[in-house]
Formats: sequence, structure tokens, C-alpha cells
Amino acid sequence: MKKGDHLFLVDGSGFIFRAFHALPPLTRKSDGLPIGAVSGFCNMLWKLLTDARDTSVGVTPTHFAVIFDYSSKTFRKDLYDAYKANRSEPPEDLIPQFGLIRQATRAFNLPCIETEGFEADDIIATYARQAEATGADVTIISSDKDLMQLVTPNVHMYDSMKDKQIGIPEVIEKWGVPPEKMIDLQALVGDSVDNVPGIPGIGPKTAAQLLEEFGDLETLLARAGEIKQVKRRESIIANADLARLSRRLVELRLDTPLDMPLDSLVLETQDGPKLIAFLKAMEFGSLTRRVADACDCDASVIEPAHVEVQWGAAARGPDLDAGADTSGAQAPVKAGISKAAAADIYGAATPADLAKARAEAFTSAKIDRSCYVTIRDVEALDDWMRAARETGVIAFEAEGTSIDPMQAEIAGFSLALADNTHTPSGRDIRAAYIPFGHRSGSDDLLGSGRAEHQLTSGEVFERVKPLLEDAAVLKIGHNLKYAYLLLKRHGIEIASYDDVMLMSYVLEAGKGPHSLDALSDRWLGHMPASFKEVAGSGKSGLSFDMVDIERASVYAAEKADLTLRLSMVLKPRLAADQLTRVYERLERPLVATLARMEERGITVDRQILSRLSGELAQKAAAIEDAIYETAGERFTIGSPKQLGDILFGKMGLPGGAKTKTGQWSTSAQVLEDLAAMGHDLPRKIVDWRQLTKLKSTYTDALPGYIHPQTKRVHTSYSLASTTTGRLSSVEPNLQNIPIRTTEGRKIRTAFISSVGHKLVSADYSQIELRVLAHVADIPQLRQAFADGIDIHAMTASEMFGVPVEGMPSEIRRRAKAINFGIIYGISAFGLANQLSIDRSEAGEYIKRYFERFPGIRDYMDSTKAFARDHGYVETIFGRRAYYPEIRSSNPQVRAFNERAAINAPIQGSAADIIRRAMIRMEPTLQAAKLAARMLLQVHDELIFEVEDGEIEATLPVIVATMEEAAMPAIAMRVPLKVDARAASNWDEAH
DNA sequence: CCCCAACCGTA
DNA sequence: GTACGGTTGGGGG
Repeated sequence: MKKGDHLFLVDGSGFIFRAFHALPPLTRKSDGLPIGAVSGFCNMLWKLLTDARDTSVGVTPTHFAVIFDYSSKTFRKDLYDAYKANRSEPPEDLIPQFGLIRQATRAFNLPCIETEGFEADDIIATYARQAEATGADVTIISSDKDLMQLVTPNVHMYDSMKDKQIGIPEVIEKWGVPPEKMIDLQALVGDSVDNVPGIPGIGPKTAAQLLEEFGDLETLLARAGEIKQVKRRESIIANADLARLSRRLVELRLDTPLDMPLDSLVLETQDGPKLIAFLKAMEFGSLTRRVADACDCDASVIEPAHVEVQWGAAARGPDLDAGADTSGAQAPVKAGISKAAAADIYGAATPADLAKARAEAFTSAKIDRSCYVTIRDVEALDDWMRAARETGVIAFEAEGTSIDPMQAEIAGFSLALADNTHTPSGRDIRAAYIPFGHRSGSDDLLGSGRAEHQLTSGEVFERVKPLLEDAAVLKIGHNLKYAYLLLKRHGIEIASYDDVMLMSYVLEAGKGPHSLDALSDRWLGHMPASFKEVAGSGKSGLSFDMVDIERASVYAAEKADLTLRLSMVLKPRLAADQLTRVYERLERPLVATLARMEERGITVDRQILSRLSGELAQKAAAIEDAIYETAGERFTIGSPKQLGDILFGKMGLPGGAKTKTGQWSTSAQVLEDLAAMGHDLPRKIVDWRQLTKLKSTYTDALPGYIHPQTKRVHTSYSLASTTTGRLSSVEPNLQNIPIRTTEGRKIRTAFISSVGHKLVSADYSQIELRVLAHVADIPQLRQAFADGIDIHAMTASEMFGVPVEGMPSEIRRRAKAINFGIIYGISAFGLANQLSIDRSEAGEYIKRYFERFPGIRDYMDSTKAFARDHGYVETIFGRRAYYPEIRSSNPQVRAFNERAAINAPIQGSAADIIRRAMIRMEPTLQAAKLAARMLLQVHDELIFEVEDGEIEATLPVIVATMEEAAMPAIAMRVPLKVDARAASNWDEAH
């Protein structure tokens, strides 16, 4: 090894634990073998070996080794008997993965190094220093703080999960000391995980400060008498020997005997077939394909390797402590690839078998872009239409000239069909693009004209419209609402459809995005061409009709192809997981319902907004002057950074909270606190922020969304962007129009009904608390809702023994905050913040609440347990919300996921209820011969436009449909209550 | 031109 | 303490 070389040292043992806890807990091979950590490990190795240069490592390795712990009986155990004594057994799912990861390392042709009596860290340290001495550079792939002592200008660490380099500055930033002082710092702080004692009462912050002051540990111990803080001084003096022992435990050995000399770590070329055989045995479809591509191997002719799997204690090899429980040990299992992929799917015994067979068939099916065709004449189009009718199933996409389906024109259609949809093989899929709205990109004075060699829209519509409107032919799309709305504007109403985005959402809400890219990558092991690659972006970006037809054809046909493949994988999966009902009853019907709502839009009065904007501008300007006056200078008030400098620097006000980047927070809460202390400026800032927020986000932005033709505002609802099942609203977001302040409410007066109509707002009263009363079955809550009693007052009465009549508003306010807190998965910290009380008092409230309502605690505990066991929670209608991080080893992350998992069934059930109401609403109104049109949804509220003469007849229909929405699927144990009223604008209707 | 952090509007 | 989306400032390329 020499200068210019670069040695990569992977902390294999560290990676196993980290990956296991960071990755979704339920990643399993088809035979149930847990392989999440192995998968993460293989992907990381491949990335480092092929394009480390493109990660933040920035260099390509010349030498490479993966290091493991061999035995826990190391020299450290001799130094200190309790070392690592409180290490608990690794989780059961992790056990077989220890051996697999070693096998993976060998499959990658990489040295797999472990030495008896030493930890991986010592081996890494020894190699790193030796390599450094030759002038080479070293990257240690680990984020373990125990290794940070090794960092120098030539030795870096790399956190592969966060793609983050850790060098000297990063160590200082994180720990407050440079790497060479890490040993002393750790000696002072200790480590509860490894049972390194350290000095009691000294944490990282104090330790860094002491080392800054005294230089190093020995000096500190010698001069400990100078420390001013009594307790700290005494603790350090009393525990000096403990610190010295700790130092010996954390200091890494640089003299570990090395079986493999440094120079033997030179990176060898990959053995493609060997690696592929292993990856196939592990069923890593996506990585198998990437490796096969890179090695130019045909993966399909390579037999999966036979992999020995050990489930029992022996799986970890010798690094297990004596006396471990081996009762769960089983005989080694042979884990070859399952035969399912090759099985005749007609013979699939269960939906799960079919789903598995499809998934396997499609992850290894090759996608051949060269066989996509462009349809340019009516004969070809007729042929395709005939085939589509014969098959009865097509994947379909409408390519528009804008991402906004309310603005877009149609550039062309793409479709894909399988000659036999029961054959799970990519060979039988054909895909085509039908351009008819493309323009040529000539930049001359005449502008652009129609592109040549394409059918006319008339020719295409005449043939395609009947197919799209024929319920006997299933149309499969991805985010079909886009095409549905775009086509509806052009006189076509799609009948009979499926949406793979929604299938994925039902199957895996919370596990990641549901974009076509993400789904293709995940399920098909294939990354489609991105729109950017095809059309460019930014200033030079083209609208799709300007894209060259050949390029457009491949892009569009590929999308249809992938959509068809995805439906063949995901639809059986729905059945296997018993989620078909959720998909068919709660998701699919909303595509058409929402598309119609979006198309209708709502009238927003430009004049009202313009007048409000002027008022806001004047008021803000006046406050601005006053702010500059008080501050004594002009600055950018909207910059939290500059504002912080003024408030906490120049003016010397006491800082409150810090943001996560270490800046002083200038949040409304902090400013309110300062105002309460009698300071002038913070109040003004709060007022200024409110006014400018209203102006920029609402009064100034909304007019820009008024559609040039319809003169109305058309939001877009996103069906698959929340974990819980709620919708979200974008461009513009009409689910966050102000209501809480008088100033903000005025914006709602700009949302008006058209002439001869009124707006009707109908909202569920306390729907989430009612859902909670139902699912947790709380007698007092059920009774209160049955009797129509004020629920917060009832809660206060139960908790504080105050009668409901004449209850002080402060008492009720606190009970209300607790009720909300319960829905949000309560913590003493959060409740304390909300009520501005201290944490112990908040803890008392929670304790008392649980005493009065023990069923709520039971619900919370059982929900957490369910989430931990399954990785997801369910609404009362069976919708799933996944929380892959609920088993995180990070207590903060875990607690957050627990709270979210408690909230999701409540929020999600309420979301399901209003979805059911929306789906039923239109046919119900129609049956009642009412012309009311549903326009907007705001989570627990629906907004309609109703003819003046029909209001009295319509209100009860709306109310009943909403109140009965859970039935007959669920008989709620509490009644649902809906309030509805009509007015000429949204403010008065609500 | 793109991304992130901070902040704030809703249920 | 839950769930979202939009605007701004400020930094990077």
C-alpha cells in the first residue's frame, strides 16, 4: 500500500445492528427468513464498490476489508469483568443474519476478517494506523463513536445510511472535542451500552468543557481540586481510578495481530456469477438485476446458491457468551430460492401463493424498451383496439401538456396490454404510444406547428373513447385521477378502472412514496426514464407536446408497461393481505368523486382578496416602521436569523428555546413569552408575522389560482400522500384556510357561492373523540356522547370533581387539551408545553386521566403492542398504516412512532368515515333529485354549492348521509353528529 | 435552479 | 403530543 491508495474498512458487526434497527422490521424472504440487515448490507457494499465516488465518500477504494467481532471474551473482559455485561441477547430475527452477512461478504469477494480476543474496532484501528503510515487514505464505514478516536486528516469515517462523511470537523461538532481527545472524553462519560463506567454525573457536554479547560484526562485528574462545582469536583476525585480504567477500555488497540497483511486487502474484481447466485438465493431481485447488468451476466441461467442458515445461538458463531439460551435453536435450514417463481400460477393454492409467484416473476422479468411502438396510422390503432377488447384489460395513460389536469391539453395516449394476463411473464406485454397533439419545435417566427406523422385527435378519439367508456374493458392507471380529469374535460368519462398507486397506498401506507418510479424500483427492479430526462427541466424544459415523438413514445409506453406489470403484482397482493375491500370501497371510488369535485372548483372573489391584501399591507407597513424604530435599525424581519441577532444579540433579550441547528428560536411561543415579560418588540413581530403570512399565503397567492376559463379555483386532492388515510389538498391547499383569528377569518368571506346558490358547510362534531370512545369502548365517553353532553366539560368533571354547571373556563380548557393530547398519543412533555405548566404537573394530569379512564390506557398499550408486533396499525375499516421505525433502538424515534401509531387508527378511522360519506353522497343526492354539488373536503367538513330553492331539502340529506356513513360496515357504539348551515360565503356557512 | 430550515396556516 | 402544505430566507451549485 502506498500514498494515493485508499483503504475502505467496513465495521460489519456495527452495520448488522444498525441496519437491523434502521430498516423495516418485517423484511423477509419468501420462506420467512428475515433478511433486512443482509439486504441493507449487500446494497451498501455494492454501492461502495461501484460508485463510492458519487457518494459523499468521493473516492474509489483500492483496498477493502470487512471486519467482524469474533468473540466477546476480549482482553477488555480481563480488565473489567462487567464490560459489556448488560448486553442483552440480540433479537431473534437478527440471529440468522450474522452468518448470512459473513457469507455475503465472501460472495462479494471481499476479505472477511475477525480475530479471537479482539473486537472489530481494534482490528480496524490497527489496519487504519498501518495504512496511514504508508501514506494511504482510509475510510472507515461506520458511525460508531468508539471509532471516532481514529479520525485524522487521512482517516475519515463514513455513515453509509446517512451518506455522510465524518471527519475532524464533524467529530468536533458532535462531541465538542477533536478526535484525539475522544478517548479521554469517553473515559469521563462512560457508556451504558458497553457498561463502561466513566465518572458519574459527567455527560458529554461537561466532559468536553473540562477537557477544553484542562487539556487531557491525566491533567484533569491531577488538578481536579481546582474545579469550582462542589459535586463535580468530589465525583471526579472519588472516581479517578474508574476514569483511568474506562480509558483503557475505550482506547483501541493498535497492535492487534493481523492474519491478513495490509497489502493482501487489495480490491479484487467481482466474481459475477458467484455474487448473483448468492443474491438470488436471498431473493434480492433489484440488486440481482443491477449486478447482472454491471457484470454482463444473464441472471436467469445462474442457479441460486445453497445458503446455510442457522437460526439458533450457534448462528453468531463463537461470539456468543457462555450460558446463552439455546432452547430456540433449530437444525440448519436450507434456503434455496423458492420454487414459486417457476410454479404454474394456475396451480397457486392460495392468494398469497399467487401474489408471491407474481412478485417473483416480475422482479426478474426483463423490461425491453426497444419493443415499444408508436401508433401513427388508423390501421395500427384499430389492431390495438381490437386486441384491447379481446383481452379486456389495458394499462392506460393520458399524456398531458401540464401537470395540472385542469390546464393541460392532451398530447397523446399510451397503452399496454398482455396477450395473456394470466401469464406472469414480461415477454407477453406489448406497449404503444398514440401521439396526436404533438407540435414541432421550430423556433421560427411562425411559431410551432403540428408535428408530422401523427393521427389527428378526431381519428384517435373516435376509436379510443368507446373503449375508455366501455365498462367491459378495465383501464389500469397510475394516479388515474389525473387522466380521469383530463379526459373528462375533453368529453370522455372513463368507466371501469384500477389505480396501482392506490393499490400500493392500501398495501403499504407509511412505507414510502407511491410514485411510479418508486413502485417500479421496488416491485419490478427497474427505474423508468424520468420526465426530466425526456423533456428537460427549468427554463429549457419542454411541455410534453413539444417532445420529439420517438422519445415521447418510449417514455409514455414504458409508463403503461410498468403500470400493467405493477397491477399484476399488486392486485393479487391485495387479496392475499385481505385488503381488496379497503381498496375497492374506500379508495377506488374516490378517484371519480374527487375528480368531479376538483373540476367544479369554488368561486373566490378577487376583489375581496385584493381589498384585504391592501389592508394587510398597510397594517404590516405600520408595524414594520415601529419595529425598526424599536430595534434602532432596518433589517429583514422575515429572516429568523437576523431577527434572532437583533432580539438576543443587540437587545440582549433572554433566549428561550433553540432550534435543532442551534440557532435561537424566534417561534411565536418564544415571542409570546418575551411579550409576557413586558418586552415590546416581540409582540410587534408576532403581529407582523400574522399579517404577512395572511397576505403572502392567502390574499396574494389565491388569485393566481383562479382558472382563466372557469374563473374558479380548482384544488387538487392527493389520495396517497398521508400515512393515516386522510386526503391532502395542494395547489392551492384549501384545507388550511384561516379561521382562528378575526383577521384570518376574513379570507373565508372571499369563498363565495355562485348566483342563485348558497354554500353549505357540514362538519362532524368531535369525530375523533367519538371514534376513540368507540374503539376503546369507554363507558363515560359513550354515555356523554349519547346524552349530547359537552365532552370536555364531562372530562374535567370526571378528573377534577367539578360539576359541569358553572365550570370555570380554565378547568375546561385543560380538560380539552388533555382530550386532544390523548388523540395525539399524549406525553407529559407535550401536554406541559401545550398548557404552559411543568412536566410533573402534566404527568399528574395524565395519571389522573388514566385512573378515571383506564380503558384508554388499555387501548394505547394494546395499540402499541400491535404496532410493534405487526409493523402497522389498522382503522376500524381495516385500512393499514405502517410504522417501520416503531422498533427503532433510538428511544426518541421509537416514542414518536408509538404516538403516531396510537393516533393513526383514530385519525384514520375518521378519515375513512368521511370517505364513505363522500362516496355515497353523489348517488344519494341524485336519488333524492337534488342538484347540490360537493366542492371541498377539509378532513371533517364537506362544502357544497346548493341552489337557493333546494337548501331546506338538501341539508337533511347531507347530514343523514354523513351521520350514517359508518353503517352498515360498522355499528358505532356512539352516535355521529353533523352540523350544517348555508350562507353566501364560507365564513358564515361554517 | 434546487434544497433545507424555520415558521405557521388547518383538522 | 397527531396529520398535512406553502412561503420565506439563505445557502449551495
